[in-house]
Amino acid sequence: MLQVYNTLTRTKEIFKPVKEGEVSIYACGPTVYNMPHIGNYRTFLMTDNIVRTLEYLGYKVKLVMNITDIDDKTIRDSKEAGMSLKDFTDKYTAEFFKGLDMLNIKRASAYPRATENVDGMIELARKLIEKGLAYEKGGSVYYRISGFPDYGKLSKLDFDNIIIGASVDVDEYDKDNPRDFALLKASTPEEIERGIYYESPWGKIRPGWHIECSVMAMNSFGPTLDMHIGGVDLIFPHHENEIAQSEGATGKPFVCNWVHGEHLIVEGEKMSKSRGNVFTLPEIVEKYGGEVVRFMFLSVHYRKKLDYSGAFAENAKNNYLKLKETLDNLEFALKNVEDESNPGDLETLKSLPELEIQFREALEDDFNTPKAITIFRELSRTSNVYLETGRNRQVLEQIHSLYKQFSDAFGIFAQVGKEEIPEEVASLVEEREAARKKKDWANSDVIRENIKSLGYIVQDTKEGPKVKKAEES
RNA sequence: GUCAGAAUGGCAGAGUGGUUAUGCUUCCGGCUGCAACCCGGAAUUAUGUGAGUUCAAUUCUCACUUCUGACUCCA
Repeated sequence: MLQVYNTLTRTKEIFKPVKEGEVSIYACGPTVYNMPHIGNYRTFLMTDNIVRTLEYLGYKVKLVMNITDIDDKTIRDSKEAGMSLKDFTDKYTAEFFKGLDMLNIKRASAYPRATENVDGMIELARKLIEKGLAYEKGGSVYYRISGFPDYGKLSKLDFDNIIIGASVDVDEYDKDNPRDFALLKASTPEEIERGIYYESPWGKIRPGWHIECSVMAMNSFGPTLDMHIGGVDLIFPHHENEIAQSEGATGKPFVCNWVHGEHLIVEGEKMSKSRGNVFTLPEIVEKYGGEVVRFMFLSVHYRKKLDYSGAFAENAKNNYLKLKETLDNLEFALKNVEDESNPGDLETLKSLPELEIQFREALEDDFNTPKAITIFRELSRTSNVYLETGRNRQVLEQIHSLYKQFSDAFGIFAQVGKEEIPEEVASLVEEREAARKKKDWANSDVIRENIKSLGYIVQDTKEGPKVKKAEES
């Protein structure tokens, strides 16, 4: 039984989609104005893990992730870069997708853009004005918070006691209440000059930030969706405002389950430009490999802070390699096994269903990937112990099949067993085998070094030499 | 300042009102021609501090300390 922590209630709840067997998920995607950093990708990866887990549990999942391609920052920075808004955001949208591929993140069902949904936003704004929940002032449309009594239910903020941000935008000067937020912003002369504006009943406008998500989520799924995912920093104001917009307009619950991922910090500190500790994904993927980064992120529960550091990454890498080695060894054994059966071997099979259950239960416990990894390790050890002695094909196949099942659920080891050994290396290995047969250890060791210098490692096993690509470290 | 979350060995990280898992790291042993891989064993002052509830607290409660975050763009 799947249980998921819901920010709305601050408890784990039994997960039940509106439509049996199908799950609708909306996730807040990137604002495409610069290279996303590894913290952004932690959240995207968490979303991917949730999708994969739900699929592993048998649900049909539809994920929609928006791309914010018009807002203050994209407008500002595209100008600075001397590019049109579209060229500028296209560039960083491409970077965003490249990063997803680096981490083997599955594509969502759709990636709607804010700029493609302005009509819907105007429509929603009109509806909210009709209901008295929004008003026009100075060509902008604002949401009237006082008209929505539930405001604050997600963030649980006490609005009487918190300090209103010191920096109040000039264009917010006109609002009825300083906490009211913009749905649509009146275009500035500069924006109009650059062609960044949309016609509306209130004149030329461009979208505010929060309204796009309400529109795209409801366009995709109707008034109520099962799950909405984002980083913890979005709880307020972004998601609070989404609730106000959506539920204000429809009168129906917007999201059943709010899921928020904790932040990634670096050596105990927030990643920030001023501290100079911002890492982009390509930087660390180049260093450790995409799957290691993926594994590293999955080794910490999504609701816990992940404290990134070099030592942490190395640790994750060792853990990852250990699990990978087992799969390598399993596949090697499978290739070389003879079909002789030892009835006693079948004992090992009995432990597999139990591991499968434990693995599933770990994931069902609020997507507890660290716990699931522990079960994965148990399977690894079971497998290694078996490989010490046993070679029953049926047993090997069943272990392998479960191993792949776990790997796929995590989205790792997709390439294991698929790498080609270069001709040159293969012939050296043969040469070395010949030397070993003659017990010419000196020569055999020299050849092993040669192979190593080509970037490959040879291991001697009962079934003969096993060659694999060396991990650079 | 208000609010929220967190604190477990050298590192990472789970669970649990009743000998703290698991992995990495380190050491020893086995396997091996030697390695590598793997297996077995061991180690390390481990549950932030102080109270309370309890027969029993790492787990529940309270306070404190520290960290992180939200309140302003932010995954």
